[in-house]
Amino acid sequence: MGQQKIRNMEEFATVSGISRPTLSKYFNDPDSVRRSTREKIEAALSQHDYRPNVYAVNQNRRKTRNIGVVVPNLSDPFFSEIGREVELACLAAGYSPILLSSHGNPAQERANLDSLLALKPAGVLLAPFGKASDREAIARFCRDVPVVTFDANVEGVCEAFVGTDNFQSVELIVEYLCRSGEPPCFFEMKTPSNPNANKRRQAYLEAMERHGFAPHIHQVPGEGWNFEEIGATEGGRLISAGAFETDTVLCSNDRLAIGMLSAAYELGLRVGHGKDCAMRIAGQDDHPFSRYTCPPLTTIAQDYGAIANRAASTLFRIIESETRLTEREETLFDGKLVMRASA
Amino acid sequence: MGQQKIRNMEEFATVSGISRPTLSKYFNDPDSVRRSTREKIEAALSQHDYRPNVYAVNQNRRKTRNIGVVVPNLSDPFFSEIGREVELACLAAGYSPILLSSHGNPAQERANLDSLLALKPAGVLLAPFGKASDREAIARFCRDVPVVTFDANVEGVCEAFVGTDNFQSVELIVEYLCRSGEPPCFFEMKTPSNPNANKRRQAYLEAMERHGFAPHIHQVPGEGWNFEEIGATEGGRLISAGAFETDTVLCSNDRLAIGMLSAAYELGLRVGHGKDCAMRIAGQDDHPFSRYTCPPLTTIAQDYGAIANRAASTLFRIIESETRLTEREETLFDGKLVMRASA
DNA sequence: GAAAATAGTTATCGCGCGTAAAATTTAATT
DNA sequence: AATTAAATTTTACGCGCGATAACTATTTTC
Repeated sequence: MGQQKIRNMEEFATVSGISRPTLSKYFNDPDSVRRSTREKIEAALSQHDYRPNVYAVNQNRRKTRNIGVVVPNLSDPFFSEIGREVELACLAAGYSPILLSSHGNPAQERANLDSLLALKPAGVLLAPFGKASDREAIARFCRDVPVVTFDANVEGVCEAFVGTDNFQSVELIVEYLCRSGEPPCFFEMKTPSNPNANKRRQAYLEAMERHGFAPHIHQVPGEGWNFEEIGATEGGRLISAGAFETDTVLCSNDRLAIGMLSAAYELGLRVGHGKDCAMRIAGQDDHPFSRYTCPPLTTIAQDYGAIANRAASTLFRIIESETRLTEREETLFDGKLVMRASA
Repeated sequence: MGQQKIRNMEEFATVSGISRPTLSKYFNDPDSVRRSTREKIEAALSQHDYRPNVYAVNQNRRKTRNIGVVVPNLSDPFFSEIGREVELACLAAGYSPILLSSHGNPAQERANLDSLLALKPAGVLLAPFGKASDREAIARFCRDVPVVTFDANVEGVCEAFVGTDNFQSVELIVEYLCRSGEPPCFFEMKTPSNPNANKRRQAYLEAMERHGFAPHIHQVPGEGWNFEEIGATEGGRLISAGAFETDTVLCSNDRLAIGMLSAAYELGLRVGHGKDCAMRIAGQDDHPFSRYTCPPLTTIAQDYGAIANRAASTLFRIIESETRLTEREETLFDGKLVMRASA
């Protein structure tokens, strides 16, 4: 290995016999130097382990190779999963992802964008809160940095948006539920900050009308991100009160459904589509744990991988073309029906 | 607001009427300048929004105020939760946390430490894989950067370790299970990479002996991080086969227990401590979802907050004292018994 | 109110690298 | 072998800030 530590590119130029500007070119793009030179450099590199100083490199460069990844809440497995996919996509493309969670706090989202700005990221992949987000702050941020939003849309803001087609996916599960039993009631929180929730409600209304059934929406109070708790407490209350007009409940998302399932269990109700079952519960998102609920949760799967990869590749395209998109792109992937035992 | 953008500290010195070296002092420690000048600076700051260039600042400084936070897998809610606590502790102390997940891949852990090294972090909070970790790489890393490990210990390596006292916590739940019904069998994966798993097994053996019961350990095959799947498949197989010597199973962690609960449900077995129940299942960790399993999971709660805060504060102490610890510290917090319906 | 202590200023260097221009070498083409 | 294009080397400057020394101005102390 290296005899003495290499302190900077100058020294590495000496030991490798390559001039510093050429080395600089190499580190910015190994393919930009002649093959024989590259091999010489890499040979020296394996001998002396030297790496350019990250800070010095980024100091002058206008754009770094950092990609900010901002999600509203890493404690939600949905976001940790999609965050993971996004990170891996960045790494695979040779970028350095910087993962920031807003810890369920919209103010933190602003702070995250703010601190990202200082890092001069090449681009940002943002899963915004939605309504709770500071729309102005995001729009301002987007003027400086190319941003692709995913999961939740902020209408008209940022280069592109990638998400799931709620109208398609809700239709899918409503159709299934209507066909296989009683038409579903809809269960959600009263003041959902996530725009998907509003789309899903709207999609539910339209789908029910299309199938000729009366819609029934139940909105429960509750703040914060403790969806399971709300699903259990408020969902359980509605079940006990016999508030649901039919024996089938479609929850606005899986976490509410997980809570409601646990409440139904507590109440001694058998959930599922069997003849001995008292009710059916369905969710949306295909949360990582939905497979292991009791009974396993019937739900709509979002294509995590597709969303993450499309969002990332769209951003890379913008970055590498060095031009903003002429037109804002919106890509919606179809959800897939995941039939399990709960409905 | 600012008329024209401030490009550097020099320009900000001009508009604020404070000399650049003084500004430099201020940004490194606002309390190091006289109160009156601080107020002048902050007044100018509110007018012109300027921030020192992160890269230029960190270029020369030997130590930055970055803290690396490395966890084995953010998709595991346990780590996303404790990662969150750690991040917040760093922010509160004025450090910049950089969260890196190793995505369940020990090689990525090495890569993460490697890329952290380039960022000259003031310190690192590391939740290592344990046996699967590259011990040598970690030890080498620890020579350059102060590291506090948490959750999983790497014997003798790094400045300090903070975790849960497995012997105390296992004794707690074994005692409870023995007292309240049949003594527990122990369920785990055959080749657990996490050192806690080994400690827990050992602690189970000792606890059972102490209480005068014969221990029964069931190790099942399975790779990777899909613990629920393994718990469901292999746990279900053992249940069906009547392999467990008693009606009570203590799982090595909650995620295995969650899987086993779902398998028991599939088999139509009622789990819990009621007279009409066929078996009891208990876990360890108090996973965020354990409260919502069916039935809710009896488990041992780790004190996430305490572990995260102690790990962080220990690291800050080392960083701020600018001296390595004379002696390696190991702090173990007690687990707490969380009695729910499953056992 | 003068001396002593503290804080701020000016001037200057260095950090490690990006980058541009000109000079030179190397490789590819005819 | 001569011509040309491409790659590399030399040389030189700049980025934005940390750090220090030598002064000067402001506060504190008694």
